[in-house]
Amino acid sequence: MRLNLNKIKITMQVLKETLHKEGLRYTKQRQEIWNELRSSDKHRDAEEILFTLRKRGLKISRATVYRTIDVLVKNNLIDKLDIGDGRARFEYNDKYLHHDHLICTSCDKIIEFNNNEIEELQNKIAKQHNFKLLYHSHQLFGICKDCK
Amino acid sequence: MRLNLNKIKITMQVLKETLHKEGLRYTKQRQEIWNELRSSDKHRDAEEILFTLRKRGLKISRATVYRTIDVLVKNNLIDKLDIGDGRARFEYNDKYLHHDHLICTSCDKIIEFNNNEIEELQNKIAKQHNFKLLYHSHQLFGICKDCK
DNA sequence: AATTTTAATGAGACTAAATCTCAATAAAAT
DNA sequence: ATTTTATTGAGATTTAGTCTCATTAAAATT
Repeated sequence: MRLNLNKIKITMQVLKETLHKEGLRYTKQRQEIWNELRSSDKHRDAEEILFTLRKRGLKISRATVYRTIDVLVKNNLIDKLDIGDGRARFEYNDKYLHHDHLICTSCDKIIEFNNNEIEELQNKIAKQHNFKLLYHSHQLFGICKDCK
Repeated sequence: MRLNLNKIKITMQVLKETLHKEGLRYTKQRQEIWNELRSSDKHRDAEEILFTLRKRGLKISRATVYRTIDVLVKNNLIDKLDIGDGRARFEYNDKYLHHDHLICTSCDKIIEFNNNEIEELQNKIAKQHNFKLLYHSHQLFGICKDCK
């Protein structure tokens, strides 16, 4: 319990510091959006976050959700994910447990995976091209074992 | 010259066979769209292909472009690319010279790269999860050397 | 603590990419 | 040549995402 509360405190601090660094204000809405993305391990879309927060009683608009998500993506606090259905998904970016995705084109199932060798190769490639790597998008599409 | 004509012939054969396999018809519009994507090495969007073909005198509609692109992506003849500006791009998928992308978030420049080690790791991961790998999407976002 | 300054928000209008409908057309089969 | 059936075109429609601007709430200042 104590540990959990500390964890929330720490991640809220991350948001506060990021906003401060960008000269932006630490508002109720931004806190709630960040907390929502942070405390779930699913791949959320903007509309879904909007309605979840409204259902919980928060007064919030669609524009605020989109504007906040932009800030979070640009500052690398969340990742953007395109599974090919015309709607962007977002998920908490835990820098210490990063993962990419396997997506089934038949049933839309998403399987997460980790591969340090790939991460290292990405860094190497960026270095070769004199790129300052900010984030990446890496999805493998195919047919999962259940759909084969 | 002879070589070039043969090359076109071969890729048109690829389209014909793919359509046949799917029980679809080999139409003028599908040929022109495929040829357009095939014969340029740029990252094209649907609207741009539509107007290029119309300018060239072909009678073709937006719906046909989108419908054909869907078929080509699903059959792995072209790759879909999301550079983050809300418009999907497409490019010819040369299976023997596959590449991924480095995208500058500041100037939108796209740099292509090839990495066999990454391709091998992707195959390995798919195999581990008992996935039949169809295609992938791999983009590295960051700041290019000119924008730093 | 009250006041001023300035950025953020909400509501809904707006934009634009992508999809859908259905009568007309063209490919393939007969 | 005729029939069958998928494809196309035109434009209406949908919907994710953006924009505007008056109102509100952070943060800075007094």
